[in-house]
Amino acid sequence: RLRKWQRRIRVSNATERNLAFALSELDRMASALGLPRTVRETAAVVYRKAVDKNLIRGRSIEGVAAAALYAACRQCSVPRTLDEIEEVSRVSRKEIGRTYRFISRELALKLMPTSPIDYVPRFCSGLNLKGEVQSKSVEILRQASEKELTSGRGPTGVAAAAIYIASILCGERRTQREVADVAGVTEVTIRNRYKELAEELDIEIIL
Amino acid sequence: MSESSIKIENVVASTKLAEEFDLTLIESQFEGAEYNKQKFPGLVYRVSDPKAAFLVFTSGKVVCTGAKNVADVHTVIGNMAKKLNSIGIKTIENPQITVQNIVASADLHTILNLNAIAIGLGLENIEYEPEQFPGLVYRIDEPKVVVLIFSSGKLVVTGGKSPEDCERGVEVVRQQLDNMGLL
DNA sequence: ACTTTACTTTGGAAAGC
DNA sequence: GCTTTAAAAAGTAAAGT
Repeated sequence: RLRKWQRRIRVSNATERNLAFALSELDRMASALGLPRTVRETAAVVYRKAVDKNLIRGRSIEGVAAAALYAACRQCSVPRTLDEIEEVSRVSRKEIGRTYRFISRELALKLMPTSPIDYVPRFCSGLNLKGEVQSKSVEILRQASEKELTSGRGPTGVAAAAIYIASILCGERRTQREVADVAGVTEVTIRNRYKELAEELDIEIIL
Repeated sequence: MSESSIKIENVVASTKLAEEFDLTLIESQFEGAEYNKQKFPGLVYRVSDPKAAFLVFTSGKVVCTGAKNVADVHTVIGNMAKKLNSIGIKTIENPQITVQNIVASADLHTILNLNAIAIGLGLENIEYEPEQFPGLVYRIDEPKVVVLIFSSGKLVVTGGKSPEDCERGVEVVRQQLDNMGLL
């Protein structure tokens, strides 16, 4: 009986220790990414659900924590790319993506693919662009979506192109390099996307 | 009726041509053969009549990939057996050839809204992460194949054991999209 | 800017780490 | 899980001209 009692304490300690480690990892990564408390709490909820369903078996705590944070950002509509999560975690992008798919399926998170619109506020503030430009960007993205110009394209690239166009239309032009840097895509991608958007949405860009 | 106009792009098959092989010997006799035991346990050998690539193992088992037809698979494996015989290696007479996987492409000839398809097919049944890959991944149970759906309307079907599996897979997708009014 | 090469995803077998 | 093979889809990326 005593053995069983001690074992329970040991298991309990290990479980609590692992949970504490996971939560500290979530906090560390969230801080590094400057994420608000709500996102950290959401990530903690996702992680705890994963623990309750024994989804950690065969997976690293760091990996599940990173995947939980990635999922939480999307649930809260403040998405971070897998590359950004990878930068603050100790796990590879491949592992994070793999773990994300797993917990997303097992916990039935049913998340829609990231919308380019959700990247607009963050990218615009990173470029010191006002609300007017943000609104214009969102308007462009809604039109782009209606005209089927976003399926299969990277959300960050499409968002970057819309912001690039909006900044010009609003008289607060940002260069492709500046937009590319905050969006984490190349100038070539911005160029390809903005040309397609300008042409299909009949937007005149005067440089 | 439903000639999906599937184009087979690659056929993967396996078979056993002998009880064992001396891969070092084959490497020295076959022009272009690559064999690095520490890198990979199989010997790599490419042929070009019907184009294909072989992975030959010491167990006598062989994997054939890259063929464009199921018939070509039998042809190139037959040629491979003859080449082995020509350097003094005996092979099993009528090797049992198993097609393990077929990759095919198709086209629905319509621009598709992948977000709508994701919802229509059910988020729990698909995988669509445009940040990582432009195609929507749809796994079908019957036939057991995986279909990659692109916004261009082009498809890639893989996992099938026969050309019929691939064609049926395309039909299942076509019909489901049609029923949802997404075609 | 344009071209070329290359990596992302899917599936399966092989022998071994 | 990884390693190696082949091939398509479309997007993105990097390197060389």
